[in-house]
Amino acid sequence: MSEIAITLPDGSSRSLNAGATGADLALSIGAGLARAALVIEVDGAAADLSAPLPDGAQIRIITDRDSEALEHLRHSTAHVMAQAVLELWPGATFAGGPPIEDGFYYDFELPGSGSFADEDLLRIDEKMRQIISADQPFERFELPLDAALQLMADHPYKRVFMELAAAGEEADGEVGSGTEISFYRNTDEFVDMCRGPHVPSTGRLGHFKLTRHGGAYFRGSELNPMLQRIYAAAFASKKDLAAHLHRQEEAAKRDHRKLGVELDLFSFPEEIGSGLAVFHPKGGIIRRLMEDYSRVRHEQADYEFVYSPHITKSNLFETSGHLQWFADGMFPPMEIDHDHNHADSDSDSAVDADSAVDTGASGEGGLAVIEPVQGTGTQYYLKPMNCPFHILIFKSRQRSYRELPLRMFEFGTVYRYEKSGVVHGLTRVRGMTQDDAHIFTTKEQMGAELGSILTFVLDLLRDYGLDDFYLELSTKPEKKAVGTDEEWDEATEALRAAATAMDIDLVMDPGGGAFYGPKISVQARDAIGRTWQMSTIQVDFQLPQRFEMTYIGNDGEKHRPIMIHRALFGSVERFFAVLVEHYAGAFPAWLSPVQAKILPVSEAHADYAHEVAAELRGAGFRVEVADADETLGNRIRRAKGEKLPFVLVVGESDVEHRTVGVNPRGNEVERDVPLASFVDRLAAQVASKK
RNA sequence: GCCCGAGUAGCUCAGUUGGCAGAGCAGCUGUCUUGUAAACAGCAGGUCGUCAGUUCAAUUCUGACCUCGGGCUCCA
Repeated sequence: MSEIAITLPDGSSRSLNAGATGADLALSIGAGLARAALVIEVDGAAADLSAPLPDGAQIRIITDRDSEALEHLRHSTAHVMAQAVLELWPGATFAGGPPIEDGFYYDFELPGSGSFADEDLLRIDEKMRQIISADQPFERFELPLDAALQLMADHPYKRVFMELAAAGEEADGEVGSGTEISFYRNTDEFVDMCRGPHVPSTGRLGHFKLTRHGGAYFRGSELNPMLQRIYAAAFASKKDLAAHLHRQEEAAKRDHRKLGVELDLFSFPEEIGSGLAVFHPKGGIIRRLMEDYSRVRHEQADYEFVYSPHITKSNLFETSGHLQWFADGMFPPMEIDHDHNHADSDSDSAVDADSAVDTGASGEGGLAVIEPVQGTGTQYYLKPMNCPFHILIFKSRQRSYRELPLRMFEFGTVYRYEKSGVVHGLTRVRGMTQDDAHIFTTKEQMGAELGSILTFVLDLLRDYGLDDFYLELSTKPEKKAVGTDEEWDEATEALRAAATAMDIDLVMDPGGGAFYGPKISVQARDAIGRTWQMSTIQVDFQLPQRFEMTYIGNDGEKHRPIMIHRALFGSVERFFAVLVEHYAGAFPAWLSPVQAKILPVSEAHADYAHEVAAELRGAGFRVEVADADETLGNRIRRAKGEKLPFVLVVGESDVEHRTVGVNPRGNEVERDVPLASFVDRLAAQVASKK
């Protein structure tokens, strides 16, 4: 029998009998390794342990200690879930089931367009554990396309994947790239089409939890049927799974919607409408501080402040292209009926105005009914974006190259008609305020301006406590886009150059740009590692053309400016939500609605408590006093629940020595702190923005 | 918009197989006057999301709508 030679990662080589598999190799190294081995890498490509090893290959054995193993454990567990569901629901079919971050999902179609109930997850879990106990092997086999299609005769979605792959199209990773279609057989009853590899047998799995279920369009398109998806978390060990579930619980505690109620920051009264928030006084303080500081920084960065109305005639959004490209995202128009009075009466308008007042005041049935007149009025729209208004400010007079870059800033409130299923707390609303700016530059200035904007953005975000970023570059959308490829390329390259100069990770988002131009978005990681899309910076050649914007260059000729759109917070509402979750409601002193709460030990110390409060207020701090009509312990508990930076307790000795007892958030209690030194300390903390 | 689920007091949640709705916390009033995370007593608080339908009777059953939650799509 001939032999083959393989090389291991440490550079050593081994000889094995021809036809030897990864499992044989692992066993030849050690029984422990053989037990731990899950899959192998053959020349860098993952493969089954049961696959015969090619001569001369570089082999790496993957165990559950290797990070790559997780993907395979999750993928294999997904197969077990599919087997369980298909056994429990005869007649069900399945589509795709990939590993994802923290786990996996699988899409199913249940007989009779059924869907999963919460309790079903328990049944499926139980069945999965039976399959795992049975330690079924994952046996790979391959078939030519026509035989494969026949094998999956009852599973139309699998056939779609095969046909896509056969046509050379993207098949969502469900089918391998070879000419043969690969399958894995667990039992005679259960075979799943899969590119593999898989762990050797189901017995190697088990640290998973089915977490959620919901609808999901086949291949992510709303034109396709809706399938039923089950999500699960899966890890290599019980400990890792428990840690993940714990992290989820901790994240849930930070949910800004929950903290918004608990800390009395904002609400969404049903009477107003979905996705429309009101900010309560405490939330209002935070929001005002966020905005105030932003204004100061923008002023320093040479932005000019402008204001614009919330509604406009439709012409403006026709010119801008919004009605052509963005109408789905806009509230329907209001019809303002200019012609009504004329239709009613041919007399002159002065008489009309008088008679209208008379009718309203004296009519027996109340106000006169105004009949709608079709098609003769003017349509007004709530604005979904601020850009056209700023353009009109630019165009209000002739502009010189000496004025550029011209930076216009506005906290501009916009309204977008978000689909009913997507509204979500403050992160996805229908009315929001953008910290919006539009910068008009010459082509030559654009690159430098983009660089300074990015620096400005990152600096400002750091002041709000976010300091872990990456950048995303979104390019031309395939369907909805205006402008030539050349313009898009030029704008995209300018953004790319600015981004790469930042020394921060840059990831591509192909086709993710707005209809009028490419964008860079700044993604920030919060205190528990979640990423949020914050700022966006977009280059726009289109709107200056559509609005025929010009400036006079130093050559005396008219030139077209370039426009840069940017928002740092994204929206004030979303940024507010991110800060709530980032700080878990425990805002740093500079943003905290109440920086210190003063608790007199008893009524005898009330005067001094109010004196302390007055002094702190005089020093510019936000404080409250909790009078002694409850026990001190209870007042402390309640104050702590408000997540304030400081609780101050003042009693007999404090009155005597003009001191305070300081109970700082997250630290030990300190007694007999001189009031003056506490003032300095709080001032320093506020100034540091920590 | 689509698939699922849920709406009971300010908050968190019980409950009614159709017969006048309950707790804890919060609120109010009183007593207590407190040195670092829950003093005591009393009072008040709900068209049981909205509107229809079935019924002698609907918070409970049916339907539509509204709002919220999870998922898809979309997005600042």
